Amino acid sequence: MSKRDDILETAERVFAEKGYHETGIADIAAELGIGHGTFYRYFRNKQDIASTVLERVVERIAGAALAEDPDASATLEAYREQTERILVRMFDLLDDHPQVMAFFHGQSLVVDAERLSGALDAYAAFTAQFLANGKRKGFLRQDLDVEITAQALVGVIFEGTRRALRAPQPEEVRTRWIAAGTALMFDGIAAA
Amino acid sequence: MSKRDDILETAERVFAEKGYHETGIADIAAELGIGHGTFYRYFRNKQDIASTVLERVVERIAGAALAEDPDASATLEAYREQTERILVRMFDLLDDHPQVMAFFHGQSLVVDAERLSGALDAYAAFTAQFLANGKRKGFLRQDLDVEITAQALVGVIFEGTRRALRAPQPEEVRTRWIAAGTALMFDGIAAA
Amino acid sequence: MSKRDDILETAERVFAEKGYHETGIADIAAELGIGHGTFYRYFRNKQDIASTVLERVVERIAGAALAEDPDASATLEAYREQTERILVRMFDLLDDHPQVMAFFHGQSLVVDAERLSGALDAYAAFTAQFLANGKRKGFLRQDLDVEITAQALVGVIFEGTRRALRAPQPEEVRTRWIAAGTALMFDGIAAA
Amino acid sequence: MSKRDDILETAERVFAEKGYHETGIADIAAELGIGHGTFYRYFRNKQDIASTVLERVVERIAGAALAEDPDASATLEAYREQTERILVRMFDLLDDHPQVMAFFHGQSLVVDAERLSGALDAYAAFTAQFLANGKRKGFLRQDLDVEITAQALVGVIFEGTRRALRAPQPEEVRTRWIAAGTALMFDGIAAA
DNA sequence: AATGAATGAGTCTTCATTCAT
DNA sequence: AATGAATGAAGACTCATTCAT
Repeated sequence: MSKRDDILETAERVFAEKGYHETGIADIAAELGIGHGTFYRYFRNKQDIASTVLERVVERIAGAALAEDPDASATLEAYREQTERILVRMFDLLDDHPQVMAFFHGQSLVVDAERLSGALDAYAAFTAQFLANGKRKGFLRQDLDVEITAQALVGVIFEGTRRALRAPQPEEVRTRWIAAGTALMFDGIAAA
Repeated sequence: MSKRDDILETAERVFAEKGYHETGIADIAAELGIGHGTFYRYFRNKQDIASTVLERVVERIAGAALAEDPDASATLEAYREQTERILVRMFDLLDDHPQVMAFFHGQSLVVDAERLSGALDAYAAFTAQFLANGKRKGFLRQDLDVEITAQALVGVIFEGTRRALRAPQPEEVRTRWIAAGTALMFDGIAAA
Repeated sequence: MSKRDDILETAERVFAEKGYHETGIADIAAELGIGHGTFYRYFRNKQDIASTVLERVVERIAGAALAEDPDASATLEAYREQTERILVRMFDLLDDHPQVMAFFHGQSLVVDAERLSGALDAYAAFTAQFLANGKRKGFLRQDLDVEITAQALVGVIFEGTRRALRAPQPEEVRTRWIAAGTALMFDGIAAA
Repeated sequence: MSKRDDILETAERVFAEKGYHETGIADIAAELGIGHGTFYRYFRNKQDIASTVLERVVERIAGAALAEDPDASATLEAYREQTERILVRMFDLLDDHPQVMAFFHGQSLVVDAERLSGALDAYAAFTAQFLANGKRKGFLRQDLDVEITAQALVGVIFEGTRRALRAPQPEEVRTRWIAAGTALMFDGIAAA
């Protein structure tokens, strides 16, 4: 792994733990055991590394969804399974690299609010493709407001991962969120 | 209006516009046309006023929901109407006091992440009372995970208000979110 | 007692307890239960009251010595008794008005170093009159450097009161200092 | 000389000249021609450097006495010579490094009253060793209150150096204080 | 390439003093 | 005479960034 990646990884973790403003370049350098002047050989400034970290984080999270093809499902059941796989990958990411989600939920707003907003837009746009596919193929409601509903679903996932991040027992949270989340998403809360 | 409230209101706006860290006490004082020493007659320090603003904001938002009684509805239709009223009030708040939501979405995390989390918990707990009522009275699904579903719904509203805040035409966003949001919430996305 | 004296007395105590720089005008006013604006009706500024307090303190301490007539003693024994009376009065002052000595030892240097120096000069000059009297009347050494010796004796008393001020058992300190101090002063430390 | 020592020396002088409270970190830095941020690379804060200066000063002064062995003298004459050597060294220190004594007399109380008190205790304890030696060997009075007398002698030296510091002609002060001080100390003021 | 000493802009906060009521 | 709200000068301290070695 390159030294640049070393620095990025450490920065991601320290930013996630202490917060962007509370973290000094010296903290990151000290953690790595390098001089803090060295830092500036790899990044223009503090904002630069934070943006780069944010970019990586946004992509990592996108990666959990991008493995699925928005046009693949032909039935409700298939889409439900796709949805569950995405959610599982999201919670796996949270288990394997908690600092990715911690940075996303805690620091992205501070580092670059526009970039966070753009990421949510992209996530929503991607989600919208699944909904459009379902609507086209007839297994989703024909009166669905694809765009807004996609945004709302992103909001659900955002809140779910945020809560899992804070939960003392993420395992239980994960199971219940996947169940309750898909139930809400597909069937709503109204009695049958 | 008391001078303390003057300062609070101005701080809320300036924090919302420039961000907590980017705002100096001097900025707030200058905006008010008062000496910055005066500020310290009314608030202990910068964190103090930011916490106070956050508290007000959290309560204002809660106020939009608290007008409804969680046990009032006896039918699905009644609850749907309650839900719509809450959403309308939420968007009204956004129109009338945009800086309240701007502060909430942009600064509350920075000012006091715990407090934000606590607010979302409280909003979810309140929402859960409605769901429990509906489950008890039979107009909501009996297998509903009340707690998690309430949290997910808070996520939906959070994201909806965030997007309305950024939208160039909030009016259209409002209408579509209310429609698509309640549709998702009550009936899900699956074709009937 | 006039309000001005009230303020002076309180200031003396608070300055002695917390220190000149650490004491705010507001502290003194709060202690008295008056508005701090009122303070400025009686004193020009903070330095003014501190100087006035210092003046009072310097005079109070002088008062402990001024009761004795420098020319009164005709014998060594008489002078020794005068000396003891002065020391006793000094320690009495310390018991009765500890804040007088506390201010003198702790704050006078900070408030007005020149004034402190002037006070020590005056105390030394007064002491010198006793020594000159004893030299003239033949019961003190003829080769006595009256001026310097007087200054040295003031140094002894200064240090003695300073230590009594800090002592947990001032009573014992007082007795031993009077005995050891007069012994040193009159007979020195050399074996007879 | 290290930069840290540079800063220490300059701070000692500036504190001595202007006083601790009246001296800003910026003053010290300006005097040295360095940025004031640099200061904080070498000292934690203003109190830190002042304490360090005080420590150095206290030790410098102790050094003037520590060259003598408290148990060395066997006769009154030998002790008188030891005493004179200590006094000479003390006045030499004053000539060579006037700011050491100026800081000690003018600022040590402000910087750390406890530390000053501790230093005087230590000086007195050291002096007491000489007196105990003389009492043991029989050339000092057997009824000597060693502890208190040592404290009183410290008071004499303290006042002597303070006056020399302020004297326009320190040379004359030095000679007269050594003569009059030792005369008082060894033989007292009473006629033989 | 690596370092870390040096820098100074920027910010919070205190508090003596004034003055309108 | 009394008050206390308002003021702003003053000062300690942090930290991102530069640059000589």
